[in-house]
Amino acid sequence: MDDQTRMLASMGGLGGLSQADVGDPDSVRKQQSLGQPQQDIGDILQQIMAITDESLDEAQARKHALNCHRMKPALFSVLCEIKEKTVLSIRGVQEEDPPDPQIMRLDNMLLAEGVSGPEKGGGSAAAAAAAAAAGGSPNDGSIEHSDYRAKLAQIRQIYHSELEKYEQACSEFTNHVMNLLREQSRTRPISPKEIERMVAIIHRKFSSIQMQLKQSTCEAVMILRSRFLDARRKRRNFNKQATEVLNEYFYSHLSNPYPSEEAKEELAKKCGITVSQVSNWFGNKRIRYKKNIGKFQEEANLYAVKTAVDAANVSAQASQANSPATPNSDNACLLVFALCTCWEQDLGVFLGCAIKST
DNA sequence: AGGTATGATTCTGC
DNA sequence: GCAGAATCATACCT
Repeated sequence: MDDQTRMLASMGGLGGLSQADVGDPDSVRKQQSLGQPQQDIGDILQQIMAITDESLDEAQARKHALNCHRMKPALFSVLCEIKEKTVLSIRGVQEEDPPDPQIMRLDNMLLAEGVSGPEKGGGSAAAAAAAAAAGGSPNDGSIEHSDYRAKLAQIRQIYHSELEKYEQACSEFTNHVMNLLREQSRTRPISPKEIERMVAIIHRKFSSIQMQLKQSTCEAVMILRSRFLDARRKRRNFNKQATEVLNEYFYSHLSNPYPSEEAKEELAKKCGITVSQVSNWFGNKRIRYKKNIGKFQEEANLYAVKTAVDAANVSAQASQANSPATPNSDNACLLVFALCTCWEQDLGVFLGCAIKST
């Protein structure tokens, strides 16, 4: 009742009717004869009430007419005010909520993993961290490492394109709703504040959708990461040729089985493995050899013989180039023969000499 | 299935 | 940062 009075007062203010005049039949009559503002208001309200019963075309025409009515701005502002006080004041409480900790957590993680944030550095840094965590050198250029990076880049790309889609959809929808509300505000009391509030609601809804995207992206990164680490952890025996190359080096450098960085690189290249794998192999080999020399003796002998034979073959080839039947080639043949015949009895003694000679 | 071999990881000391 | 040592996890063999 109070609001109604205020509304009328407000309309009266603009239409030339004071609050005092409203309750006074004389002054109403006076005003009616001056321009009939109260009848105007009653008429307008009646027309607004009846608008839903009219056909679309009629309603459109009515809307236009009302929109152009001289009392419209006043009526509109009063109705907005009333609405603000009643309906909106209830919902006004839950405004301006603080940033969601869940979203913050997801954002931080995506940033740390290099999915969001700057393209350069982030992804490779995370990949390097993952590689380092897995015990490998980030500079290995190993298959797994590049694979991880490629997969991460893929996730990143999907994430950004989806995010862009969401943002576009959000802004399109916001614009649509704003236009709709602006359009409706011609016939309904919708204040700019209310439109703002509606926009905020839409943004909240879209950000909750975004959160789902962020969540699933985080999960994808986690799965990728665990698979990547698992794949590195999964043991695969080196092939026979690689083991032979490593053993040859080890037993031919038994007095100092510590390959230099260059030697490791060379071995890695020969064996088709990484430098860190070579380091691992030598680390394991040294410790296991030292722990159980007896067990490795046979292997040591085998490789010593191999080395001796190889050395003999090399020297035989070299001398054959000079003369086809030099004592050197004979020596090689003898050596092989001796190895074949005295294997069981004198191998130990013979190999002692062979190792010394190499 | 159980034992052994082996590549990888982790911890520690230097 | 590297090496040794212990340990883990899996491949391979019997």
